[in-house]
Amino acid sequence: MSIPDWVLHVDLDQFIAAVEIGRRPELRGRPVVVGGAGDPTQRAVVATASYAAREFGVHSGMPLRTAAKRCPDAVFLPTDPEAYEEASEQVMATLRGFPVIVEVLGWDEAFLGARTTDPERLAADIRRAVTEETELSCSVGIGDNKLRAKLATGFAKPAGTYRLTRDNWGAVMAGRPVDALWGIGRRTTAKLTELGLTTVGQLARADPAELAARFGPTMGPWYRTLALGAGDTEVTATPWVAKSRSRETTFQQNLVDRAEIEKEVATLARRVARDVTEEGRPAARVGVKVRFAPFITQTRSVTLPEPASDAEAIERAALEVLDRFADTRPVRLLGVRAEFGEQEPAPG
DNA sequence: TCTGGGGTCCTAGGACCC
DNA sequence: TCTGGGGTCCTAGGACCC
Repeated sequence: MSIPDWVLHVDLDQFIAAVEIGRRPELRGRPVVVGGAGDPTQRAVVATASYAAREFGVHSGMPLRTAAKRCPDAVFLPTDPEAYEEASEQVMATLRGFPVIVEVLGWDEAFLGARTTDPERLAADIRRAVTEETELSCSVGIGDNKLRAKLATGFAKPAGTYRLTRDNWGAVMAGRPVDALWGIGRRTTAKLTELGLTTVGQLARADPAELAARFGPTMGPWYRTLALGAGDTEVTATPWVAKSRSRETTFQQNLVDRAEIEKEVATLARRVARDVTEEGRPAARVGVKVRFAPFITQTRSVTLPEPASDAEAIERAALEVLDRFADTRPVRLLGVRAEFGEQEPAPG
């Protein structure tokens, strides 16, 4: 008799806020909002709001200015990526202490591939170990694939465990809106609504050909399989390899001076070149992103004559690409991206 | 909701070649 | 030169996620 395979999804509760509260215990229970430079008068958005702040309607992605209006008494803190990176490493190390395969999804998330007859007990052991070793709280979703495990975590939060499999998928999900699915956002929800498809159950019964006609041969049928709860079951510990590296900046005041715009693009290009050099692989393409006021985003890019890692080549390419933007409106954001070429196939 | 920063994947049109 | 059809690369943009 074989032991069943499970996918577990571990997600830290209010991770960034929790790290900040961990080193400032006096903030426990208070509304805490982390984002940007911690100044709610600046152009920046909420990275994470503590649960106390969420009660005021503050959530990730919301402008800090709006968060301050909704919750004037919140404590606003600047983001400290190094602290989150360190806390994340500690959590992942704790997870790797279990007999599971750990696939890191981001700072505060991982899929675990586990072979066990009692996934709830494994989840409880993991939650206890994470809290003991890092003083952070997490939730665990248990599923028979990644999609179900990931969605299960949403029902587990905060500090809980939930199991979502083919056995309860329909009962739990069929009546929910399509944007409850991982991979369907605001835009696709609006388009599905036009087709009369508003719930997961309706999408599951939709005609794949009709979906393909509306969304393309890959995405259309894929949305339907999402609604059926189908998903990837392979969990891999293979380290993630970046396909591109980019840097971008939103300016507190829009830029209008051409020389200043060029200077900023050059600076971003050199930062990207440093990142590319650290990757140890040359960039094959260089792109520039310009967001004009009020919020109009355009991109241009070029394939390099030959792959390059050096700052001179990447800066030169970025400035050449910048020249192709005809618009003269004030500039709100500039970005530079480097894309790596195809990976060399492994020898043998 | 006056809308960050860092990524990934898909689509679609045009160029170019055979 | 009126012109078929397929394959691939390049490029811009859209959508989504954390």
